[in-house]
Amino acid sequence: MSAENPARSDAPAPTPAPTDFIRDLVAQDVAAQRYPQIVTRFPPEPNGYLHIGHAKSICLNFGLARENQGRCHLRFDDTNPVKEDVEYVEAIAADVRWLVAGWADHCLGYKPKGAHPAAQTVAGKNDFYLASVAPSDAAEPFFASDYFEALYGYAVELIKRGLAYVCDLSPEDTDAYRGSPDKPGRNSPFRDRSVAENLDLFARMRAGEFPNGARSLRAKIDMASPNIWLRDPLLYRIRHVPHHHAGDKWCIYPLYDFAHCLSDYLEGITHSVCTLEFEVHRPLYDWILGSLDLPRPLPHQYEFAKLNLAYTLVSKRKLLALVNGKVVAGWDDPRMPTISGLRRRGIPAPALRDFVTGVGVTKFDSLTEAAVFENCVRNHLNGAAQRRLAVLKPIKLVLTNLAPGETVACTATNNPQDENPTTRPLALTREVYIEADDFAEVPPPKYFRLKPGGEVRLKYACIIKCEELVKDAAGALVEIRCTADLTTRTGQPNADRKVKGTIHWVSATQCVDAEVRLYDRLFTVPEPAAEEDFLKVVNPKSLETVTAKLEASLASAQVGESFQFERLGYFTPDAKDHSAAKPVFNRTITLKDTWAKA
RNA sequence: UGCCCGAUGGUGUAAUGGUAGCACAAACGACUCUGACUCGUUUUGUCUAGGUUCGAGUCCUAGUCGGGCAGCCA
Repeated sequence: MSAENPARSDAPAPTPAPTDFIRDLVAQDVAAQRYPQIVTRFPPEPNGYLHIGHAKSICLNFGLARENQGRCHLRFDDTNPVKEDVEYVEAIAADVRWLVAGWADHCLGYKPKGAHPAAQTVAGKNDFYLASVAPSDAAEPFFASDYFEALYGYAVELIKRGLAYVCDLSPEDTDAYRGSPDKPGRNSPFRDRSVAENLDLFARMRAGEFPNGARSLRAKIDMASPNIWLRDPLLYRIRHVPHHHAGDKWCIYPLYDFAHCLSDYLEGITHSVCTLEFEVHRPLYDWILGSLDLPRPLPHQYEFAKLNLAYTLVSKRKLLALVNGKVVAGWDDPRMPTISGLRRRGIPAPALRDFVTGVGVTKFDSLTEAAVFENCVRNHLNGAAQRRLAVLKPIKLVLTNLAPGETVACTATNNPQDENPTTRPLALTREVYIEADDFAEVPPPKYFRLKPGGEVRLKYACIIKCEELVKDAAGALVEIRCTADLTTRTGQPNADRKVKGTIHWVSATQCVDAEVRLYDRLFTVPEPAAEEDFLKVVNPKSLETVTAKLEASLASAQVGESFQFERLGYFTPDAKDHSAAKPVFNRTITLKDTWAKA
């Protein structure tokens, strides 16, 4: 934010600590002193960028940690190397840190660079544990792939206990044997191999003796279970590919269900919070941990409903399609619901946090109106953003009673929301630009703005009267000629004269040109995800680019600052394309416009 | 047609057997050198049917509707 900004209210109102069924459960565990410290985790797979739905999960997990003096680990659930990339791990880490900055960074758990779980003895039993550290140059996020060796050991232990076996069924046959939701599956013919044979085969899987898909390691549970995830789920598959983090050490990779619960355990996670679709996986989560005779308290899984926001998509797969299809300019296109897109658009992190915690945490599959999000954004920006004058669609207006070169000094308020608002000088000149929308030759009913023979106030300057219109040969309006009543300026005798309309303006001789990108919602329907083809409901007018006239002081705008262009909306310099020589602004959001609605 | 989960105004959520509240949205009004902000007023709700209870949004039973689960994805 600008250094010239005085202290101002960044947050509108202190929101009370949220409550929900998960926080209630955690509170009970705290009261019963079941854990020495509450430890949660945010575990994205690095196969795409984070979006607003992830923001909800981040704020829940970090919120749980900060409200209970606990920690929240950032962990990459990177068990499927074919879909993942370091580009994503870096982007995700940056997004998380941006979102929690100034709010929960003190809870963010990283681990020493390169660290792996260390062997220890607890209650006479062998154990592995990896403690968190604060983020620093010597630290990095957690990676499930750092646990491959430990996970392999746990798999061997399961085999020794007769609870896992190597299966030679092909992927197709495995599928056929699994049955269907209403029909039980059949036991694999390889289900009863001896422990010794399983141990030998599993070691040879790791050694790379078999091709992809030839064998798998499976948990031995119950092929007739009504819960499909208990029908001897796969624990390991063979994949002869290198891993973006683990390198080329492995050709077998654990699956989510096996890796996740144990990763939680290894890090000392107490509450493993995920979305509803994993509800049916919870018995498996508990089965794996319960089958290994682990000495420390076990983590537990809790599920909540993911965020659905009207007119937006929260699906990495579909968002990736928008990027690949060049529908948008990239993952951080300001129209994208990605965290990086929202940031580039100018959404303040506290506003995003307010929104995602405000919608609450339940198990109800809801669709939140876009207005709720917009309200949070405007709330924060209203207090934080300096006011400036800018004209998006300019039309020239000449003040005929001012001499060319004459300047009339005016004073503009930077933010009327401040307790002690600061001001800046503004110069009124003979030629100015006003918004084309602020003049109507044939005004509609209840039109407060400028019209032939009408009067209007130029904000921070004086009242003007429209005397004459100048048109070109084709009849198009090229110039509006007015007279200025300088006695209506602040401090002048007629300063208090009222007119119905006040409009913004920019001096034609003291202004800068800028590219301004006007964003609208990306989709034309409230539920693009419900569409047979979501690409068909992309809003063709989601981006309009104009060349605007900005007041001169905006020439020094910095990336990261937000401004309210008065009567228009909130704008921020584009993080990628803006420069002092060639200013580029993004419109974050418009002001509420009750007139336009009528 | 198997299993799991859910249902409170237009939307999201609170009420943990005891006055159905909050926010957003909407409508109207006040204020206004931003048709913004702010302030005031108003409208709208416990899925259905039974049961337990002095008392049920909350507990029980059945139904209805909605969501999830059959990747060697997460």
